Amino acid sequence: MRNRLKDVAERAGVSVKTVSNVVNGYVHVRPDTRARVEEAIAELNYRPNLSARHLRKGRTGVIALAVPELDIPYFAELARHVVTAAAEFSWTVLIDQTGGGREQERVVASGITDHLIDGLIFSPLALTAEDLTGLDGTPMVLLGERVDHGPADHVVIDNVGAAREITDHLIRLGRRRIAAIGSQRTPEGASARLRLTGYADALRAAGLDYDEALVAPAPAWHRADGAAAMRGLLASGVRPDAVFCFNDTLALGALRALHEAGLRVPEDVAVVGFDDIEDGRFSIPTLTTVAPDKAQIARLAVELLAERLDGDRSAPARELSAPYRLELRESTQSP
Amino acid sequence: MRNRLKDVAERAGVSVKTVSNVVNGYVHVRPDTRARVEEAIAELNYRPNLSARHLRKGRTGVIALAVPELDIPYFAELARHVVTAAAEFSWTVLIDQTGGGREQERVVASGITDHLIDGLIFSPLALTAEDLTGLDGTPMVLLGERVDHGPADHVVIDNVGAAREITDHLIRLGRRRIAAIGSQRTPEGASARLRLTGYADALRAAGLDYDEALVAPAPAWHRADGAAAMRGLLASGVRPDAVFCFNDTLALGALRALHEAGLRVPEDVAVVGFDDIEDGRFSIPTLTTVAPDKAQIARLAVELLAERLDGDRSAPARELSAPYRLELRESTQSP
DNA sequence: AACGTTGCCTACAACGTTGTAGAAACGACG
DNA sequence: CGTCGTTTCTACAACGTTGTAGGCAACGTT
Repeated sequence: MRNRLKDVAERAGVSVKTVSNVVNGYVHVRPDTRARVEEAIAELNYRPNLSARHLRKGRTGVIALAVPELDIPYFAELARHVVTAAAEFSWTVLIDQTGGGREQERVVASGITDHLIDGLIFSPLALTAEDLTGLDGTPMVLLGERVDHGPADHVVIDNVGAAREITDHLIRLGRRRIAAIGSQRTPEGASARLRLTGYADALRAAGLDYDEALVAPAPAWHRADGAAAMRGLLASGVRPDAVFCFNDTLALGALRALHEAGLRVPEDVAVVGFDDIEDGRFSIPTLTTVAPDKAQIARLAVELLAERLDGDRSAPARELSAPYRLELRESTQSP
Repeated sequence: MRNRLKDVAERAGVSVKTVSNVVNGYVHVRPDTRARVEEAIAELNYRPNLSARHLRKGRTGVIALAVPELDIPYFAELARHVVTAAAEFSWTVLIDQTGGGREQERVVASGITDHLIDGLIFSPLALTAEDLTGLDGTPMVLLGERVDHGPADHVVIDNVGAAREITDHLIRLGRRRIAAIGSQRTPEGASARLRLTGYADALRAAGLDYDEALVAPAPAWHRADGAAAMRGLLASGVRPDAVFCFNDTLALGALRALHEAGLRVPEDVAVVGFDDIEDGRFSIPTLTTVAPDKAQIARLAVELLAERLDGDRSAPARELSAPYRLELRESTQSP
């Protein structure tokens, strides 16, 4: 059985409130009293009951991070950074896996986690702005592009700009038939649309045609989808000399398909991705990619949440942008 | 402001307890009363306060999963399975990242999560059995090898047997100079020791010498460590014709180093790993590996925890074993 | 008609904590 | 010595929920 303030108080011969004062670092406690209490705490291995504390104070010290899937490396890496950033505020992070479906995401947003958490950092795929209106509940920070001008604080990166830059990098390497893998027409595909826009922008700026046949959709952004899309492109007879994959896992799948088709990367086909996941630094060949500053994204999200928790909860939503850079590796340059 | 039972009760014109009864599905409520209450709940968007419920009932419906690092794919995949298995019991899973250090793990085990969680599934690296003795607190299920006969329920796989089998697979392919990457002398290296034992067993059974020069240590089991260890082996002049890496990320690093050295896999050197992470199905070449049944590990862990929560908390600790199989891919067979 | 049973509902207390209010002891000061 | 302010500590109530005990009707049985 767990010990309570009451047990500690009895052992130390003081009132419950005095023990509470010691636990909470209240200054006006005589040194010898404090020592006696601390001794009793240690002997009984007392731990405060967070539920009771929360009930009384209205804060749990727990925030949630909701992501579509944990075994997508990008989200796992992001989760690590969020946990690190939250540690600065002594927050525990509850990680929630939504699966990415609209209904599940709505459940999370509308507070399945109920009164257990103080705030939510949410990376939605399918959620729309209207799903979020009228949510009185927990303060929320959104990551990613989906809910563009929704009612919540928001951390983004410049998807269009980043896609344009990396496409332009391929163009400056002399590539002319640049394919794109990962387009999506579904409402979930907000990031896909933005990256496709950047891709098209870069082509246009360079005077290259936008060729529908070079743009391959991918239902999800897993390795298998990337491989399938690449095989499809090759089978269709288009002969790209470069491929912009809308994320790194797609690119790793594409590398695989190119390898199976006997094409060399980057000699025959240059490949670039997006996200800078760990795998891309060790793949064969290593992967040129857009590297969003994940640590910064996490830090901004946590700080926005902290401000919202301490400050005015009805202040207008803010949108912050995190930086990125291009990470040039073997898949676009000969070793 | 959030609504409470009291607000719903006033709106529906009933007592607080009746609303509670409706929320909890108590049968003896007149249909029209129930309808009125449900209407009020919907109108006010009422959500129960889990902290208060916990305080009263002693259960939160939240369990924690503590793993060393989330961006190690094995743990991310495991986390997904645990979340899925826990959903069967309507449990929320709080995922905790320990970092793998002994002190941090001790903090987690001794209840940093305090009274917020009902139970803990814990995959420790550095923790010893004695760190766990005398923990009165939360029920716990351990994953992995570290705390062999500790005081807590335990889910394992047969590391020695699996290592022996996959080493034997290399031997049956005709390989004779089989290196091992990932040995560790630190206390954290329990899995490493077991896998090394299986490796040595297989060599002995086949009448091959155990050559210390073929065994490369790796401080951690990341891709970079695998690459460094492989480079070290090659530089030392030993010429292995196969490598058993103690996990898949090490193996992916080793593939990378072999590629850089101009050696072909599997023609010159066969490579096998351990864990069956998603990456190994798309790497070039794809990776032969030991595939532990992660879904089963997660299910067993969750079920053990459920039994412990509902049953006798002082019953003797149980140890369950999860199955594995060999996944044969390109890194040991020509395409 | 009297009685027990069942269905439906309510009042109260308690879970462990902390904010508020205030009591008691003490020292400083006029 | 009385007054005042400070330090140190305590009693009480409240956070939102649910288990327990019990009351009142309506019903069926003798």
